[in-house]
Amino acid sequence: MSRRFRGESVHKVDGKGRVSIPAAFRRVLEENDPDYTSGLNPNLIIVYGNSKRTFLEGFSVASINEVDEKIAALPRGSKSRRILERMFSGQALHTSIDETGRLVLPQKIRDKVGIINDAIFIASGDTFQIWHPDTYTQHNLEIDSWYDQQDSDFDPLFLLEGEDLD
Amino acid sequence: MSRRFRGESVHKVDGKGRVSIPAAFRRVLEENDPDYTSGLNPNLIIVYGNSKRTFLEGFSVASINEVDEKIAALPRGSKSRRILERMFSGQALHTSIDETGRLVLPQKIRDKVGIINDAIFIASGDTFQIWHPDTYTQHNLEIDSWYDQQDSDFDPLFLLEGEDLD
DNA sequence: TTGATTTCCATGAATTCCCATGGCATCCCT
DNA sequence: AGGGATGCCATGGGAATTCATGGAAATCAA
Repeated sequence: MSRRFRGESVHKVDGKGRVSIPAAFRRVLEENDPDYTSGLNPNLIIVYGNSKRTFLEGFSVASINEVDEKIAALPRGSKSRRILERMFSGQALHTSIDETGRLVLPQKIRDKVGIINDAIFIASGDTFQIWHPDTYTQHNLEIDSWYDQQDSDFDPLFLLEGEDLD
Repeated sequence: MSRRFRGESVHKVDGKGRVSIPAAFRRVLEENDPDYTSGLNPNLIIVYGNSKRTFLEGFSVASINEVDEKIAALPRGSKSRRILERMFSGQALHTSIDETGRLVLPQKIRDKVGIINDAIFIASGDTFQIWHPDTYTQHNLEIDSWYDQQDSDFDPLFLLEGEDLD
């Protein structure tokens, strides 16, 4: 199938921090976990990052391996490497999906991004994000206002062509 | 599972120097200790290093073996080799986890890095670090202030692409 | 013997495991 | 086309374990 997640959906978070992962995402996680075999529970990594991050980012095993390798290729002791190691080793959680398709988000992590009763999962290339629904709405407003500044016929695919935006 | 540690957490250190090792780290230590079998206590190596080091570094058996081999490959009598041997042979402690999941940090070692009542464990690739919580916070100020200078939606993964900072 | 180190036991809180249910969507049979 | 039957999906509840931590007893070392 694919390495990419696709779609978005909202799920309940119960008192123990259990949340269903969108079924479609599970398929992607299964296919990208080298240790996965039918009947087993696929692994995934949740990166929560520093205090400024307002969402969680979910990685398949294959995707995080790629990141880890790139980090390991950076010079030891370099600032970039230290920043990345702190985030992807320290501020992250290795976990797995249980037999009912759920993931457990520890209290500490839920608090960090303000997730209480619901969480919204959004695909984002080969990772996905988990937000508190309201925070996500808020965040989208900001992006919308950016669109408002573009010509009405602006085509986002234009971004594929050029240099990055400021 | 994996050879890499993931996550960070704070634990109490009692008067005898006993500290719980994060359960997730124990799994990694177990899997990377060739002598380990269920019911047994996994081994690990704590490197405390010279007087300038402000933290302890924990190695699984597999990881320390790798380091040892690399050191052994250096020319005998070379300065690099002597320095490394001193650090990884002399200034290190081979120990194991007890049945309740704890490690004992001798007084001498606790004093060295200023650990008193609490210790924070931070994953860092295939090793983990143990710091006095305040020292760790202090150490991260630089990174934190760096984040403050970035846009609020800055994604550290961007660092994987480009040139180094500073 | 005295201080230090190991062992062994104890406990509340957190986490995992196991079982259960209602809602949809799909498949299939007649 | 109707109507089960089947199966996955999202969610809930309680029991069983594991964790983190504390203290006492036993063993060691000097």
